[in-house]
Amino acid sequence: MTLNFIKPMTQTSIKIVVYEDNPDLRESLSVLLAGSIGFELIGAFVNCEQVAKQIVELKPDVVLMDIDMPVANGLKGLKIIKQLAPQVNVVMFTVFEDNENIFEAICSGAVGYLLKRTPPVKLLEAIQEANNGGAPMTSSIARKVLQMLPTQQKVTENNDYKLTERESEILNLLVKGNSYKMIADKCSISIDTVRSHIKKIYDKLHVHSQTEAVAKAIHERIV
Amino acid sequence: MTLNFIKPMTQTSIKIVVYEDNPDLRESLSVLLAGSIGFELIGAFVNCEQVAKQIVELKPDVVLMDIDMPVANGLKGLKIIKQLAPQVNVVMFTVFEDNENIFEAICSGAVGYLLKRTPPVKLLEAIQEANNGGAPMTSSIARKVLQMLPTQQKVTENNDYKLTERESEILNLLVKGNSYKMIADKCSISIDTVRSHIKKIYDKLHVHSQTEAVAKAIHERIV
DNA sequence: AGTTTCATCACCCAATCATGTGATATTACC
DNA sequence: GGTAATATCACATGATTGGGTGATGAAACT
Repeated sequence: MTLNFIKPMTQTSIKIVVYEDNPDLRESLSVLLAGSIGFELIGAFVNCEQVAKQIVELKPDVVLMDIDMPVANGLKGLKIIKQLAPQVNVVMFTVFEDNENIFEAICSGAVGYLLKRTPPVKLLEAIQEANNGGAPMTSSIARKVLQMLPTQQKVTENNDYKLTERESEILNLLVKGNSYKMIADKCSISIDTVRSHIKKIYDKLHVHSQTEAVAKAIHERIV
Repeated sequence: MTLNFIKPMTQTSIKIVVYEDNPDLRESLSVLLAGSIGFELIGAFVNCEQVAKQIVELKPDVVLMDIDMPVANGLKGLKIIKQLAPQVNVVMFTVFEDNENIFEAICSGAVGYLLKRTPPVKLLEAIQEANNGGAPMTSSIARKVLQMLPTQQKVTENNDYKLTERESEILNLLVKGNSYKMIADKCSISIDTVRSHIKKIYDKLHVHSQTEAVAKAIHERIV
């Protein structure tokens, strides 16, 4: 990645919009992007107040989004963007490294999450990656994202109800919305046998109704 | 990251075990790690047959794990490692880039996922990151991981059932395992009213039983 | 003033579910 | 050979649920 201050307008430039309340940082980003081949800064704003209008008009490829901004913050802006133009790749650019913000940003559709101490070269790389369908983030951020996923450990932990194979099978069918009769059909057993199995499942799960069993099964990933 | 062929034994070296069936690649990795300060290759094996014994004896900090190996593959090995020694950081090192393998590896507790075409320098960086609590992966892998998370889009999309406030409240109580009678009590309304609300909920959700409603509610909505 | 939406309640009937108390056959293990 | 776990089935009883039909009042919007 080379910085180049003679910037030709190419058709393949990545069009970028920046949301950042700090004037110095905003200026730095402008200079960086203006001076880099393949990048085109088409807008830079202090907050997300006008985000809807701006995104629709400017049609950026990538948005670099600060989180902590006065009036209308970056998470709010992100959500609006993903509603109006879900194809836009939004990269969060912030000092926050807490699970809360990361989780909300990722769940709201951000594709990348960078910290402000990211060096300029890495920042340009990240924008390119975001534009190419990647999800740029540091490995410490990635670790936090992984912790949001269901892990094998959790699964093992919760499979401790020691359901038999048949019982698991029937619980699965139950979760999928099958009635006793449908389960009996699918398993080729009598409805009384289904009953019998389900009674044992309730015992093992310490529940007393289909609803509770289904909720527990889904929440604890027994299914 | 510099390669250094005069390798002093420092106490802070990252202890690494490699599982890789290709002899050439295994040799390359050995040379790379042997020649790099801060890295100590303490074992290299062709498959995961003896993984349990090896991990317990060698106590590595980081494991570099191929997936496609004869007899005992890397995903199997990963699971055994995470059971016996969950503190070990396992980085998958493979040619596979499909969702299936990535998903299984991440859910089984792998902290990193690298492709075999990763350049040596990046590989060493990744091992360090894994050792320092990071989750090294390329941004394209990261994007795939993100897709495994529930997104705001999905939530918005599915909130489209337009339940009224009361209906949402009752659905929530249903999901928590309450019977009609219990809901009636908690909401201080008659059981017939509960019925009435639930009937409307079923209509809107296109389901015909508590079980289905609960499963649907949990899988794609509020709860 | 009329219409729509929402929350509330009532009654009926058939289907389904929860629970209890059995029994039988198979497999596996000591 | 005896025991335990599993899977199968039966019968009975009462509670709960699902669907239909309809009514009332309040709020909101036209």
